[in-house]
Amino acid sequence: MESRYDPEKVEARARAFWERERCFEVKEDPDREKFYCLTMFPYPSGQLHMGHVRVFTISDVIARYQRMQGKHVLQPMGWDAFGMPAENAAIQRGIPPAKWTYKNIDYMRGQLKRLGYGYDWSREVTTCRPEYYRWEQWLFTRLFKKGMVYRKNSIVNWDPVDQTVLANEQVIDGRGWRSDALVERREIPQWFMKITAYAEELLNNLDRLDGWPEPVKTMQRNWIGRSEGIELEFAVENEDVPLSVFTTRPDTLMGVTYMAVAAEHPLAVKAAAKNPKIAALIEECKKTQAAEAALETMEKKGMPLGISAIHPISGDAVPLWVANFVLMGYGTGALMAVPGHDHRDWEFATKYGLPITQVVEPLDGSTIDVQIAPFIEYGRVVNSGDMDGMTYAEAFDWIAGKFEADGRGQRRINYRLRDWGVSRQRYWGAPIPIIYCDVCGAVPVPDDQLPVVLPEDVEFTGVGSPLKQMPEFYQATCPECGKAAKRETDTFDTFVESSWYFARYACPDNHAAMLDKRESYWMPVNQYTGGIEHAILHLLYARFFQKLLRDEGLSAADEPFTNLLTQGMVLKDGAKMSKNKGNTVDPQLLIDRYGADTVRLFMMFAAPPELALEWSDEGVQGAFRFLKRFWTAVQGQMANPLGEKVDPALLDGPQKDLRRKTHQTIAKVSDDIGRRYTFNTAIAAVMELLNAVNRFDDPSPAGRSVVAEALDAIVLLLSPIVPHIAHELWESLGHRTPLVYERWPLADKAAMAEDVLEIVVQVNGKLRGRVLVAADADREAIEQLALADENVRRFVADNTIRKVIVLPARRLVNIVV
RNA sequence: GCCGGGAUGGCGGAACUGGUAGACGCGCCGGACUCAAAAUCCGGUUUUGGCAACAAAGUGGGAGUUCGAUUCUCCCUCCCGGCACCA
Repeated sequence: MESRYDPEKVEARARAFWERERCFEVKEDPDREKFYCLTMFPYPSGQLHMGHVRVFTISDVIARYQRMQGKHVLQPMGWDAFGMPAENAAIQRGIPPAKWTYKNIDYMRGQLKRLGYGYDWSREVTTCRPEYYRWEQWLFTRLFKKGMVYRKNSIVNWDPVDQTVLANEQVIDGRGWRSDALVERREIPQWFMKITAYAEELLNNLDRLDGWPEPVKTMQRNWIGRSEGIELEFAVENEDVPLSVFTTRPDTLMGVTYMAVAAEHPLAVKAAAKNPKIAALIEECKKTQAAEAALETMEKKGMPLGISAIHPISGDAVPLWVANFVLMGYGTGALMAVPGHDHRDWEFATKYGLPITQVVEPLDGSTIDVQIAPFIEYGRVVNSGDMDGMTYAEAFDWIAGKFEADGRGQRRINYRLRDWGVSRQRYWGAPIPIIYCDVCGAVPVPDDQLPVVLPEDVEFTGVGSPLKQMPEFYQATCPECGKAAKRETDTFDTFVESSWYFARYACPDNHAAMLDKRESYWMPVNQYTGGIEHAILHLLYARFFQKLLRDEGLSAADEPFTNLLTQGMVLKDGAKMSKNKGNTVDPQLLIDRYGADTVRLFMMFAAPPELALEWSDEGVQGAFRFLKRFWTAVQGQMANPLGEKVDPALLDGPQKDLRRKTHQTIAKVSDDIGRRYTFNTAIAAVMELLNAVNRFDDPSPAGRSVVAEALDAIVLLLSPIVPHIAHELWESLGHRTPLVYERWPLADKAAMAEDVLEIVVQVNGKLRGRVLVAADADREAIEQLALADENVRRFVADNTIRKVIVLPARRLVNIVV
């Protein structure tokens, strides 16, 4: 062992050992308790960034800790390899997306190995490989036959200059990022998966996901957005077909003063034919982006259509408007507006001078004026004839009963969740396995013709998908009638690949089936770790896919991820690090300079996992310095002959103190890593212990024995975080068993016990003194000692003591005067 | 706009169940070692007053509950993430 800490050499030796021993390659072992530790696989963007290092280190720490708990740990790694950046690189540098992607994967795999993560590389999965995506194509064709997928028109961002569909990210201030042209909404046919069929289960199961963070579950609940309401029909003047609307507030039905329909609604289109002004507004509505955030923040605009609906109870004429915030894709594409009791309706009514009436009053009897602000809460119905005096629930039932009786409406459960559009008009993705035949329509590609392989050797220009220019790709024969037919050139949303990769890690080498019985050994994932930015989309799609796999008989698990840890973003200059923003920090420079352990240590020390971490280069040095001190401390111990085994009966005061600190630290770090996932406080506790060891100067055999025990503990406790240096130092401390096969240390309760406690004394909640008491002192004795403290007496003075709160467990006394 | 989260010394953060605010680290200041520098080691470091003991103030802003609030409740400000085609 070198006298100087040389991370380059230390880390190379540890890596060589793990590789030689194949420490992290695991096979199914029914006799052992499995622990599937997974982190969201990366997009191979070129090089690792700090966000990757953070999340992978968190996961590796948990995996190594669980391994030391005796679990049979699987930690795989792979590549979410389809996506837009590869196309962008192709446009900018003329490299085919496949070539660029594979090159990136090779480089990043090297970086991951250099960081010492304990992955089972034999299970590596790459989603752009046909042997991977063929199984999602296969599943898609099965779902097609089941009716779980369907095709319908939906809206995309259309760049009229580049003649291409843009991602929301590629639309900047309403314009195409390359052409600068105003983006338009365009309707095109696309494939959808029926996630709404599972809305109820996706919602209800959240209650059983005890290992998930509450905020993530809340976000998913709100996203699914279950609401109970009534679908009502309003007759329209001179129209045969009534206008159907969904409302969750039937109690406000008598407060409807206008109705609004989407620009694409048939009634609006009809009115536009006669009125050029309406036609112009509808045209304008199309010149907006598809993103919801853009729709919600844009100025609310509308125009009367010149026709009226008939109020189903009063029979009054209700004017019909077209409005840009009503979307054809949501519900019925029409809504009843109650400006007195809805925020958006109120703003629209105020802007256009539409009447606002009050039909609900507060339950507490207070007066409100709906002309000044809408009253949105539930209350008591007023100004509504037969419904007057009813509560929300009573009015709901009354309306539902009335309308169901005469067939003009019914109770309905509505979801905000929409079906998942999986079609992308892009090249670099998995081909959607469908063939269009003029006679037979859309036909799924038969099993024996799968996979539909994406040609990798293409020229990519950025104008449309190259697949559309490749007859050798799109020319096909209809599997049903054998006539010439055309293959689908759209590819899957990349969220499809990331919705089932976790199951495929169990059996990545199976070329005959999507999943096999090994899946049932490893799934579900015990611990899933990833960025909070995936709280909704990826995690909801993955949960949905798990249910599809289950219902196909491919898996027994209802939910894919038992425990979830969402790590905060690594920010630079206050924003998410991303290639687009050009604010990435390359971890490679730090690894080259300080080694992987320093980078891992710093990342875990800088902040708790759930918080956003603002990157700063300072502090990495401190982590390096600590490891050097750690190295030197173990060396100092080796300069002494190994101490004898600790005999607790023979220890003096300071020796007992150090030993107590050792065991308190073991207890704290076990809790911090095993339960709280606060690696930063675990590291701080170990730093304190090392500081205590370095201050401790006692060359006696007993003294050396407690130091040896402390150093053993430090090496074991830090080993999940800094595995390379720990591997080497463990050997240096004279242990024959390599550290990777060691168990996690146990805290000795007896060694942790204290015989004297320091009690804090407050007067009126302010700290005024501290007293030392025996650990077994009773409340009376503690109170007397507290009252006797000089500074405490000064503050109590002549005042009458009204109350004394004695909390021995909290080590606190509060005297109230 | 809607949903979720965050704000504590010069900086990253700690305080886990309502009970000592600032652990640990960075930075900075002083000292040791050195011809000198780097590295390393020792000491100090919330602000204000004080030689000190100690006192006062202090956890984004405002109110409230409590013997006691960084922690709970209400209102507000700013920042971050998501909003269905970034992954």
